[in-house]
Amino acid sequence: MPRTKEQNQEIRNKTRRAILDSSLKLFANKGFHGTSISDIARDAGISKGLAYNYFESKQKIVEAIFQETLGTGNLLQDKLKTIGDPYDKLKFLIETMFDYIKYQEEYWRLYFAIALQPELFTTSQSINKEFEQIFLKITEKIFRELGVKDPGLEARWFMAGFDGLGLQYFFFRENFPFEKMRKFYLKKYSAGGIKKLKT
Amino acid sequence: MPRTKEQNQEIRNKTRRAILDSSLKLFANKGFHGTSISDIARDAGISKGLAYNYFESKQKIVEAIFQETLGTGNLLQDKLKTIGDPYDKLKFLIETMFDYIKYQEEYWRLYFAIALQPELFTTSQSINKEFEQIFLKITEKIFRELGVKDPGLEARWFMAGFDGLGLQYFFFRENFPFEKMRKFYLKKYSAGGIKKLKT
Amino acid sequence: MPRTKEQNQEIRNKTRRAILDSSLKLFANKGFHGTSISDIARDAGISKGLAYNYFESKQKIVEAIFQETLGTGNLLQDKLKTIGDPYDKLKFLIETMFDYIKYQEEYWRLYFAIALQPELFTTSQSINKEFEQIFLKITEKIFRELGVKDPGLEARWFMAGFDGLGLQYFFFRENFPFEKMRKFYLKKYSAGGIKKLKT
Amino acid sequence: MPRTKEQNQEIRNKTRRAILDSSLKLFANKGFHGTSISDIARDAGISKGLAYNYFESKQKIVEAIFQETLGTGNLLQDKLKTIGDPYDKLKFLIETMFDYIKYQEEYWRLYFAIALQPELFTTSQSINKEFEQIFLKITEKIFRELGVKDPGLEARWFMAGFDGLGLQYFFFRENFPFEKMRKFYLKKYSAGGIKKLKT
DNA sequence: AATGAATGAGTTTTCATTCAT
DNA sequence: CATGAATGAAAACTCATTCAT
Repeated sequence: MPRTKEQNQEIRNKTRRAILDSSLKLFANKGFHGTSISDIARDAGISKGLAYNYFESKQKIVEAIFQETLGTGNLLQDKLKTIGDPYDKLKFLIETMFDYIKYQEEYWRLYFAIALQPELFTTSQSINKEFEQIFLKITEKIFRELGVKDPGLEARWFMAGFDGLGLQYFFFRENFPFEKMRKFYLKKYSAGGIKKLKT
Repeated sequence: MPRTKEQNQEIRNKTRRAILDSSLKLFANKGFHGTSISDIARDAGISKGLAYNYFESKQKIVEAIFQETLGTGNLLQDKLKTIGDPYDKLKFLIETMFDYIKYQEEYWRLYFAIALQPELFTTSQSINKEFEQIFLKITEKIFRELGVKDPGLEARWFMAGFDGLGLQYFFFRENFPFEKMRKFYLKKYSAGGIKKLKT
Repeated sequence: MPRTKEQNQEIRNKTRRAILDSSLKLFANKGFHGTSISDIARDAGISKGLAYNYFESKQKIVEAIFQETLGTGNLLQDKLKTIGDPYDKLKFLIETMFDYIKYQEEYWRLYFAIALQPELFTTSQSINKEFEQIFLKITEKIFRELGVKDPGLEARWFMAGFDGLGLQYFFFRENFPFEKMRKFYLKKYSAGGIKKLKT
Repeated sequence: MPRTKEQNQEIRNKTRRAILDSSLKLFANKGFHGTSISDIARDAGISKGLAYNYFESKQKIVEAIFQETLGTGNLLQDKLKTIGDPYDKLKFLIETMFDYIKYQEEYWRLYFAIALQPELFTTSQSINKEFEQIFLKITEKIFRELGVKDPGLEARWFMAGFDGLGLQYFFFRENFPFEKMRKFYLKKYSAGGIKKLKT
């Protein structure tokens, strides 16, 4: 008797997950071209051939990884909408970003490594650009609500800080004062900090 | 009639330069592994074999590119030492960084792309890390001189801003308000802006 | 309630037939090596695994296809024996061959494609060769009966005509004057035409 | 000192020739898909990689082989134009075709094997079809000149004979009365034979 | 100093076949 | 009888590097 549809689906989900997880880890550490399908298969504990049963090419794996971002982005936006106070919105964004840097580091690194090489992965490029743009808009709107002087530029700076600090974190690891920096950031964009941005 | 020593040296310099320039451009746009020696040779207008006359491997080319950074870094430090006023020092750093982002964009991108992939180019990694550290130290010292409250964290934030804005510039290009941002940054770290960082 | 023996047998026959039909079609159009078991299974509407329940290898499928030829050949010979008049025999052969070209085109093409590649399918090769030989003999005998001058050579020419016209038909399709050619052939080998072959 | 342009060209010509010759032989005997680049490289006495220095894919090799046909076809046409007498033209065609079958057998077989599998090699398909058409036209014109009754159908039959006899030759080899058949064909289309085709 | 033909190891990809269910 | 996930060997193809000239 063949396996039931459900059994097969569960197997497929599990294996797909394993491939994506291994790929993310390896791509982030060794680069896309520096990672072979063999590497991925070995890490995921499957045969080389099976990887092609799930993704038609290495390229498609990276695209699938970025597709998942979109979901995360949407969740984030939904959550933001439930927050009324703009200061709380900023607080939420900062906490989320710092957590993201810390716990989704590999994804974060892959994201930038890909973003920096414009001739590769045009599909992923546009997903990323869109993602970036959405959060810029959201932040700009918050700053405008708060009466900040240059909401557009401040929003860019706000976002830039995350990216730059993320990079420093990857560079310096345990030598990077992560939690201090988080508090520093929270303070900069607390009510007291925002006041300084109004003139 | 054989060439003179000088002629030969000039040819060697020119060819070496051509290889490095082509490599930087291609590495930045397509990635290290995504760029072949054939690509480089074609772009530099030489034969594949000749590239090996100048660099013993592809790896060595990327290392040579990063070696040049160190020179740039030293020049920058020397220049900074000639500036007495700490506000002028900050101004100089900001102008230099914004110019760097704009005119050395490919180098900048390659730098980050490599930095993000820790398993590649350990040599380059350490060059980069050292470079980053030096400028953190310099900036921290300036902030301390100026009586800023958290000089270490502020220095990190100051540097992070450049990195993050550089990334945004690569993402958005002509849609990024480059000169406005430069002025914004200059103002943030002018005497008036610094005052806000003291409490 | 399990299926009865008869039901099972019917299912087996149907599935076997589906596999053979799909295989013939695909082999004829894309070649043996150009057709995968997946292709066949998809076309036959079954799973890959099931194909192996019916044929122990891809190779065996092609052999089964050619085995069926032998049956057809035997039927044809039996039919021929019931015809007394040699002119009618020729007429019957011509009609049969033209019909075959038209209605069994895929088989015809596979037959030749295989025949042309001597290092493949030695089993099938010998089936085919035998088949060819039998009909050459039959035709030669008819021509001899009719008093044709070079019965052996004429028989070869007679057979060659079918093969060559078959090829032209595959090349030119709707631009090939199929029915005119059939009449032309019938006339050439009618009593009037045969008379010309006697001197 | 690098090799001169001429030296390189000669090397390239020689290696290219070796690849094409080996490919033709192997494709004809084992089929296109049944022949690997390794097979070809081994037979041609070169490395696998070098084959790709000459042809960008296996597909392109087969196309190059058929491209050469066009040259042969043109030569043949030129030669035909220098012959005035239509009987001599037919004689020349017959001799050429029989020689071709005998001495270019591998090419001949590859030609048909490919022709029979319409989903492969559309480029080659059209080259072949064009080739076939040209010779049909030429032959039809000759028959018309000679006052033959159905010049179009006779031309097709004339051509079909070659193809069919070619196939028989490959099937039966030494058991095929090659030279007798050639004489038979020459006689059929000599002045005496043609007379029979006029009514 | 310079060329580009040649190599071979490594990579991506395919697919006949097996096997757990 | 039937499924399709999984394997592994082999194929197509790439590319850093070498080497004869």
